[in-house]
Amino acid sequence: MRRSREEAARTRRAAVAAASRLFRQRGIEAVSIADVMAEVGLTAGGFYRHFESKEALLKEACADGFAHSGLAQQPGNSPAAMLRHYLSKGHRDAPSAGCPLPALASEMPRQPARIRRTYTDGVRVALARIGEVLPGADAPDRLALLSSMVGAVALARAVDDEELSDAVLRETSRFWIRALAKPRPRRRPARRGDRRR
Amino acid sequence: MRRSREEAARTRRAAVAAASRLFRQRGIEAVSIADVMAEVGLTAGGFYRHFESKEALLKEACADGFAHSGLAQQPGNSPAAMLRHYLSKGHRDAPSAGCPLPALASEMPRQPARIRRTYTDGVRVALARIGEVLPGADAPDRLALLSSMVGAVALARAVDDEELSDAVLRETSRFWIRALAKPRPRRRPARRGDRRR
DNA sequence: TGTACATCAGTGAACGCGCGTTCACTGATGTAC
DNA sequence: TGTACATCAGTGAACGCGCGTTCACTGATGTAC
Repeated sequence: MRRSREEAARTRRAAVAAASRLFRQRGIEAVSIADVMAEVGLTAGGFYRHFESKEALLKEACADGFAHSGLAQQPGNSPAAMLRHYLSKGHRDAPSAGCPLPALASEMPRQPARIRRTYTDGVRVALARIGEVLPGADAPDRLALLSSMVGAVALARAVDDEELSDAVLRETSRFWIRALAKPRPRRRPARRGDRRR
Repeated sequence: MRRSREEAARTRRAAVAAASRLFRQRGIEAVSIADVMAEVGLTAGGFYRHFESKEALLKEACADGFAHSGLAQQPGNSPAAMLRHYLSKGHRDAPSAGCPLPALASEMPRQPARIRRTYTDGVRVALARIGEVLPGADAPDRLALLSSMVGAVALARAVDDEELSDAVLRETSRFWIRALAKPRPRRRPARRGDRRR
């Protein structure tokens, strides 16, 4: 039953990818190792040839989610395009391929330290990506925008009423497109050199 | 071992309150019936004298959370006070006494229909409360504001870095206090009668 | 290049555990007279 | 008001189940010669 090295490496990568999808779709606590291995076409016993524990898999799966989905992979460079994509019905309806931030937020406070650290790194990556798309926005505004995007997707998914869910996405998107289009007043008399531009 | 009617009613109320707290603190899936009953000082077996199932308890606990915490119980009537309270470190650090919206958001998509309906009602109550505090804001802006508040609290709790967590709360609050203070332009030429005022 | 052996990816049964739920039982409370 | 009986809130053991993890085993792959 031994497999070649490449096959084994493929198994490992497939398990991480499957876990990453399943965790976002069903939540961390609701996904079993047997579920993940079944997705790869194997039985649960073989799991421990590749990972030390479920927690070790989760850490990799979480990092993988941030690397391959969410804001880091956002296409386009305009703020409006970013908002429309992130706050789309497609993103809402496909959590397993979407940003891990809204999918895992509520569960994070109860996760072990290294999982939370991975998530926190994901927040920083998202803020950096917002900074690239919106070079005019200062750090505080990026935080407010990210909170809004994450909250809107989480609420839109949570809610049972499709009309309300659609409205949350649509109106959050509209609010920010207008807010970012308007010239923003300086928050207070700049002291040691205003931000560039 | 039989208890008086008042005692039994007190047990039931205490179980709902304990479940409401525990669900927000640890998440729905991670709270067992034995945990809830232990909180009340009883054993798990007696649970079924009061509730049909764990799901029935959850529904009541969820409704109780919305009735007794969160935006519905927000003190004060100024937008700034509401934001400062909701986006405070105290609220972030005491999820068991706080708003159920950020605490349960990520888990809701996987809950049974009547639980999601209860949560959706909670969203509507929150929007109505925002409407009371901000009679000038139209429905779309209320949705954007609620998304932002929920997202900020969820992210602030999820993140492992206290400085970043504090910044999420502080800057989201500042952003909205400023945004709501500014006169807002009409979204487009009003057609069949603009909104009141 | 060919053979002999060691390695190890994956299997499937087993483990101890905690879960939601059921149930026979207990004994104080509530009710009928 | 007092007695006899029915009710039922709570107990604690038991159930079947799925979980994470372990382990003896299999047999193709990798390696040493």
